[in-house]
Amino acid sequence: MSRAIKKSEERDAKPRGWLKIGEVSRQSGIGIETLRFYERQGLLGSPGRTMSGYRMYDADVLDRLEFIKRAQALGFSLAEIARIISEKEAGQNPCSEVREVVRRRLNELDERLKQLQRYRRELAAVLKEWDEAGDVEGHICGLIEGSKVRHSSQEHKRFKKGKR
Amino acid sequence: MSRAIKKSEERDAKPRGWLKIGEVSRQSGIGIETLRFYERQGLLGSPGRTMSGYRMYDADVLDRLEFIKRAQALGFSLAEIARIISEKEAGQNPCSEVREVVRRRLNELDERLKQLQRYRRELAAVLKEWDEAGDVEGHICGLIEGSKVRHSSQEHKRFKKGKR
DNA sequence: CTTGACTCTGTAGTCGGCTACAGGGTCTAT
DNA sequence: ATAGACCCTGTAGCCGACTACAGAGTCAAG
Repeated sequence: MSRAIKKSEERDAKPRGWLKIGEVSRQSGIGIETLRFYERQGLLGSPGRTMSGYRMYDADVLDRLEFIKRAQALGFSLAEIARIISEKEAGQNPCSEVREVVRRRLNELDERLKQLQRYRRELAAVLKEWDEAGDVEGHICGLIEGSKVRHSSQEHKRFKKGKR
Repeated sequence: MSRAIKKSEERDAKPRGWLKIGEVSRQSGIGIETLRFYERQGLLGSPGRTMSGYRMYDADVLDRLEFIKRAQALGFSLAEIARIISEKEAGQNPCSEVREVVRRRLNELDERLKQLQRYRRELAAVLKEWDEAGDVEGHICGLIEGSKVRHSSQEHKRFKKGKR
């Protein structure tokens, strides 16, 4: 997976192992705009700069990006990832926090699955009911107006905390 | 369109079934701002106006709002609801369209449930693995860095069509 | 006449995670 | 010298369904 190092890069700024943003993007599969966005979100710290202002990344940024991808895959938000990284950089071990987040996600997910399954049953029931009914006249569509669906079904949406 | 409504709307309003927006909001449980938003989205048509510009709704707007709530509970987007309403107003019967949307929702939902269940299994497996591991050192948190989670788990997010 | 409840329009903010410019500057190969 | 690839900052847009003003006008009661 090692790329050919052009001599231009060898003599630029620092010795090898320093990557410009485009190279980081290629190697990580994460878009340039996204990398800059992550930086603004506090996920990448402040990379070094050449004299002309170009970002020069140490190769270990790739590990960091890999970490971010994995954490995202586990359901971590960027804000959570940022917190974990900054804890680590403050010298703490973030593992218990990490465990906590995943545990919380799992509980939320179970809750969510229950809601969606309830919702699925309702949808399926409604469809079955409709298949036996044919078109029903109404103000707009009698099928909807007459269906037994509960308003509480709104639950199938945003189950984040707060609001309403 | 609507007859001129002069002073003493209050007395007109109640017996004749004309409602100001605040009254509609109270009776439907939908916020005033949201009612105006729905109007902009083409869900409510253009209500009559008093000479001073106040919206005056016919009582049947409440049925319309009830319809919107039910349709939302069934998973319809506001755009879909708007289309269905305009079809009806163009003289067509939107019921088959309605059936189609629900059928589509159900299929999407099944797909989604599969993804989330896969994701749930992964999360649970990861957590179990971690409980046996204790804290693991790493660049940030070895638990994440060493976990067997697949990047494809990103699937648990946005399953809308298109992109990426 | 004043108060206070109500309404109007128009615009912008929210949430998350990007993505897309515009309008520059820098670097490298020919 | 110049083309073209690359990089910079800063800002705005996207998705959906709201929600929140600001600043102005309206209306009935006391």
